[in-house]
Amino acid sequence: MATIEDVAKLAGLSRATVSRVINNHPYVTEKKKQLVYQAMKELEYYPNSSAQRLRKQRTDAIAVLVPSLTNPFFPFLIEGLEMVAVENGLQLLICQTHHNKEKELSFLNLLQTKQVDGLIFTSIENDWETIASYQECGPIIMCNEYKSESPVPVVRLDQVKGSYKGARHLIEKGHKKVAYCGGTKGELGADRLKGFKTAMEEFKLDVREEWMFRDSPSIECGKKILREITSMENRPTAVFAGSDEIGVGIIKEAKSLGLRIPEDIAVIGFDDLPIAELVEPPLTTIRQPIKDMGKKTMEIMTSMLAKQSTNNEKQVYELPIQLIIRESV
Amino acid sequence: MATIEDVAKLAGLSRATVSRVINNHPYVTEKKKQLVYQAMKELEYYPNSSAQRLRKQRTDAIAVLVPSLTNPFFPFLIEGLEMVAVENGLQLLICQTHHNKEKELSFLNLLQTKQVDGLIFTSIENDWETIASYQECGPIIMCNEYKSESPVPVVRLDQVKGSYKGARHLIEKGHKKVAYCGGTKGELGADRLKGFKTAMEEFKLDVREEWMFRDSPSIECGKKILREITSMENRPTAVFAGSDEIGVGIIKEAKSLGLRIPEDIAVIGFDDLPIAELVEPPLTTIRQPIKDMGKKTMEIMTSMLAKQSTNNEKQVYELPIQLIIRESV
DNA sequence: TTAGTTTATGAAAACGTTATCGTGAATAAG
DNA sequence: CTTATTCACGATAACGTTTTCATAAACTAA
Repeated sequence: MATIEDVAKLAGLSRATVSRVINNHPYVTEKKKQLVYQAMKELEYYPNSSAQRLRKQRTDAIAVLVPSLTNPFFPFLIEGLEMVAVENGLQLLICQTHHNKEKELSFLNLLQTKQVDGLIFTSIENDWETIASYQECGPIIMCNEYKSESPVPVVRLDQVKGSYKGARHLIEKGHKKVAYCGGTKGELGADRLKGFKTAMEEFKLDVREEWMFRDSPSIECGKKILREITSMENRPTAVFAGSDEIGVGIIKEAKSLGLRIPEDIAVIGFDDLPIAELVEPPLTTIRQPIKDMGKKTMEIMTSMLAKQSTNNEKQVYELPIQLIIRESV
Repeated sequence: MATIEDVAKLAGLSRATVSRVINNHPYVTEKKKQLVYQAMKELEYYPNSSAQRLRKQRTDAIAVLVPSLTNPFFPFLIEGLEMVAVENGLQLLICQTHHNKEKELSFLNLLQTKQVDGLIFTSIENDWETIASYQECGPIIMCNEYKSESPVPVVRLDQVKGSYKGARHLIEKGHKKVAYCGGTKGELGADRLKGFKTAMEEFKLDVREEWMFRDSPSIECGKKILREITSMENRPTAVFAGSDEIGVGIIKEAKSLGLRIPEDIAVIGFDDLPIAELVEPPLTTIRQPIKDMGKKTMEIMTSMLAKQSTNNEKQVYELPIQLIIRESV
């Protein structure tokens, strides 16, 4: 492989001049520029990234931590992140944590070893205490999931309001016995639950413990939840699902057991992924502006990188959330 | 940030010895090892990746080119790739080409600039001629999509056989008028079409040009296709869909127009993604062992990296394909 | 003219590692 | 008691860039 030295020799110039041409620095005569280009072409020269990164002390790469790519929510989020990233010449390093604390930490290590300039959490497994120290290695942003104790910029939705809207919709359709499912580990999950409870309490409705499900967001879990519900003596008439995947699983299993939706059991989802529209009946759900979250997040990242701020000033960007009424409620 | 030099000084040793400890080289006394560990801890030292990569002439990173992550096929494929990658200490660089030739080339550039040691195509936009020269920069493998003129290892399915099976299933269910949809740009698409045609010809059935659709694999396209079909005077009674997404789109739209499936129109998909099971009625489809393809591919990659072979011996690994009968045919 | 800028280049010093080589000391082999 | 071998370490030279710094030439202003 050709190096900058080879190019310099062939062009009859110094490494410095070649470097200046590569990086579009001023003060190089057109003539020599052409000489360099020609030599680069002839030798099929491409600068070695590791050397550049080492010297420049910059990688122009950002790590994006997602729990899993098979949950379609995250590919959409990445779509948004990527749009702004490419505009700014940034490379994305997509890292799947699979909800694993150790993996998450190993990805934080990318920041310490200077493999990336910044890092974005879209979900978070460890305590903030554990993560805090990594801040000095570069900008960290939270997108989607959040921790109130974290002194970093956050791009998120008002989950409380979102789930309140959803719950209220169920209630206004006449449901008094409503089950809830959704993770409650993170703060996001907790807030969703909060919004749900607020609506229920406002209408003086019971939030019964046996109607609470804290499973992970997957179709399988949705199916399981429905089976549990049908086996109950005192059954809820509606389910508030913490994700479209769960909602879809519930609908699917309900139908295979011969239940009608929404007559026998109503379901509301969360996210508004393509599958929401696909099931029969289509899932009423709470839409998150996923792509916009991604874009906004990356905009903040680029501005932080530009002003070199390993920002630990907390800023919260809240995006709007919207109820999409279809036929499952 | 602390460097290896700082660690060496604090431990009262040379950089060389510290490096030996970091890389688990033999011939370091336990005593000094401990000194080094202690110093590293005290200084919160982490080796600079760029420096390591530059010096070692190795990145332990592999680029994976996918068209898009929002097509769930690829996250599953990545799942398989990743499993084997982490076992071997390799990092995955996931690159979305969005079916764009220029982007694809820009990702190939990762190989030239030594940002990755090898590269995996799961789809391919450019001619092989254009790509060929990149081979000397490191091992290239094709997974899923393939080009017969490419002298690199290929992990794939027998697409001809797969679509033959599917088409035959439709025919055996009594369908004589069968529409086909699926991309025909790549060789994979061409082979699928070939299998389809083989079955049709075997049963002396017409492959009518107006029943051929060459759209991209998305739910929207499926919907569009169905609308076109319903507007025809001479309608097919069954559709061979080139992907589950298309199949699902067709089913969805058919139902919203009041058509019964499979009575009014039968549909068969390809891939066996989770959505296939979700629609009503569940989609009969041709299952690809996606994860296994990923695993096999990464195994080949690691072995190529191990024996330093910028392999240009063609080897074809064909994985089994299976018809999953549900209710849409 | 002369002094002061701007322009154009190269030499050499970083950036932070690891690999090679050399050199003793310790151990083993005869 | 030599003479090989193995072991344990440090100096130093890479790896391939970019960024000073120095210098000279070419303009500009007086």
